[in-house]
Amino acid sequence: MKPLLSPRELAHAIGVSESSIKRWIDDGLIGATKTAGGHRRIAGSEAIRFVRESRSILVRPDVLGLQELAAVEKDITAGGDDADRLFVYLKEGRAPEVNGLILSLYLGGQSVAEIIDGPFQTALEKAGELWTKEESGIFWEHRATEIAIRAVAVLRTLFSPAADAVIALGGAPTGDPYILPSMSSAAVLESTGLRAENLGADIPLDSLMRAVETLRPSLVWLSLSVIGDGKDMEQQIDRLARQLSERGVRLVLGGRAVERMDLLPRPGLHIGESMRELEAFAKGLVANSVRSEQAAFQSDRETVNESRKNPRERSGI
Amino acid sequence: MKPLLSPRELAHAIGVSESSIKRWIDDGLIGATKTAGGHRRIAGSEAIRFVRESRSILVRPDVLGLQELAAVEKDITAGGDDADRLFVYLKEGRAPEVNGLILSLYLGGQSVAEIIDGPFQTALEKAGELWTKEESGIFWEHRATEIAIRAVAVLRTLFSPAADAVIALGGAPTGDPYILPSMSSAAVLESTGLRAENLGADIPLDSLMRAVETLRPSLVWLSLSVIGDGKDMEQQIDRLARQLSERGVRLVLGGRAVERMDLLPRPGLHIGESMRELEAFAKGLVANSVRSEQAAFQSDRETVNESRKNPRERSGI
DNA sequence: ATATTATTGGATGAATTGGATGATTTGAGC
DNA sequence: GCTCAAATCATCCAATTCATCCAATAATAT
Repeated sequence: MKPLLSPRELAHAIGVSESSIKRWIDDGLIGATKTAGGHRRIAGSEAIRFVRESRSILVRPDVLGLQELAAVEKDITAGGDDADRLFVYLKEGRAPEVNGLILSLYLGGQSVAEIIDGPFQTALEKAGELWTKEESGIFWEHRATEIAIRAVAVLRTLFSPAADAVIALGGAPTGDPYILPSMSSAAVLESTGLRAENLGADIPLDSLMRAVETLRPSLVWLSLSVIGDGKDMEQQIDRLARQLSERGVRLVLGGRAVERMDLLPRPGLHIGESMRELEAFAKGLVANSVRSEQAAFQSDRETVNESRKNPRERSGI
Repeated sequence: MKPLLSPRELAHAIGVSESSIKRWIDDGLIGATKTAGGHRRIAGSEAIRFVRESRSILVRPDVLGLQELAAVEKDITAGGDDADRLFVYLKEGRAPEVNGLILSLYLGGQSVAEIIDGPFQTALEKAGELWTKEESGIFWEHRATEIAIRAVAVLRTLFSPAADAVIALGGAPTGDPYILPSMSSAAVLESTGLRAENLGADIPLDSLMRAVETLRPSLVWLSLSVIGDGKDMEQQIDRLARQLSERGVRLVLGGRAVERMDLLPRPGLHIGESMRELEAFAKGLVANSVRSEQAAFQSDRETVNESRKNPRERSGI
């Protein structure tokens, strides 16, 4: 818990305006001190007292860093870092707080990619590290992952792509059971205005290719967390890259398994180190597609043929 | 969904006067808090609950921040079965409409279990049937599943279990990669007031057992969609059932693979054919735990020991 | 059918809320 | 120490909500 809160922080936490908090402080309803320069500062304990007595609803518990007022002490240990707090929430299975924190980070101006690359990744990694040491690690990790999946799903409801949005399509290939990275990618892509079609985990690459034929995306992403038979998967991905390249569709590979792979460079193939890169790539794609908007009025087939001739010409990177 | 509503907002949303909302709040029909200045504020989830239980019609869903609902309302005039419409939405990858339809069914008074047993199941089955006939079936199914997962995650945000709620714990065992059934079970359980800890898919049963030791649930569910080596899994489940039975913890098995299994009957073991049954079981459990509230004031250890002696005595079924 | 009771929603003046403004303070980086 | 963007200040004001009363309508009893 923060030792001192500004009027704005308390206002956000209980869903009222900053003005009201200030007035209440001035009316003596909330105890507060003033800095030398006259800024109001509310002590954490006073904030808790006020929330309790006014029976306010904690709209964003994360701002105060507490949910159950009885368990205040426990939360003091949560510290100040977003990643730390997220980690604690995930570890303790506190889904509402996870949702609240993610949402407030986004509303606070961070991009989805930044949140996932930053606190999200850090918290989940930290969790993984800690739990590999414990016998019962698996179940903590499973629960944390489940809560994280739900948080991403909720975050994604904030975005509704336009009807004519650029389409992105992706998933995790056969043998890779991890849902979260692909879902995160979809969230990042939709946050940039694309329409993301996520096929989830364990999707055979030929099924993915069929989906490409049907949905005609401009971008395909592949999340690679674990790969079974390395060589075989490399060949499969290379074939996919070739097929997509022929159609002028960009392919972005990402995930922790991608470093260990040895792939041939291909036009339109991009290897992303982070969600931020994926975001940048997508933004470039959108900008480009706006510029070549007139070309898009041609029929699908023509567009495919055209980009086939010059697959690099339309790349935003 | 907006986190906090004023009386006027809720009044506009359901097409009644502001005065009525205020009176209903004062009469205790709608839960609300007051600001320091005495203005009434209604929590979003409470508004949903009231709309549902009072059978009000949402004239302006968008006022509550439920824009998805507005989109679906338009389609309602198009007619057709709920399951049909859900199927079309899933097939066409229209995630917001899926969310909206699920929410409108819930607001219309159906329970989470009814929705999942009904339209949800039907639509997904129909999708499965259709797509097994097509070559490219897999990708349709993957996309539909992903959208369904997100819808359940969003639906689940409506429920926030009390701090002293009865705990349920579950997942899908090793070899079963299906996330959705277990997540659906969690949603059903939380809709009845329990706190559901979902460990997701592919969880080793000994990890699940470790989680039982830590989280001390009153109920464990197991979603069985596919089972690898049947005999081995039966033995594992039987062992789990025995261990849980010894601790007085009820075990509920569900999922389409459960019919094909041959399990020994055990005290505290229940095989559920549907989400409705799971819901009924959970309700029984809650009712029972309220009745034996005084016993709950004993220490954890004592309670465990007590129920160990008479594992059936506390069963609500 | 008439009387009685309950529910609804509009109207009122007073109080509360929250957004906007330009000036001031804070805190982080250099 | 200096600079600068972000946060906060005090103040003002329009919009909203408050509590209360009352008329109109709906439901129920006689």
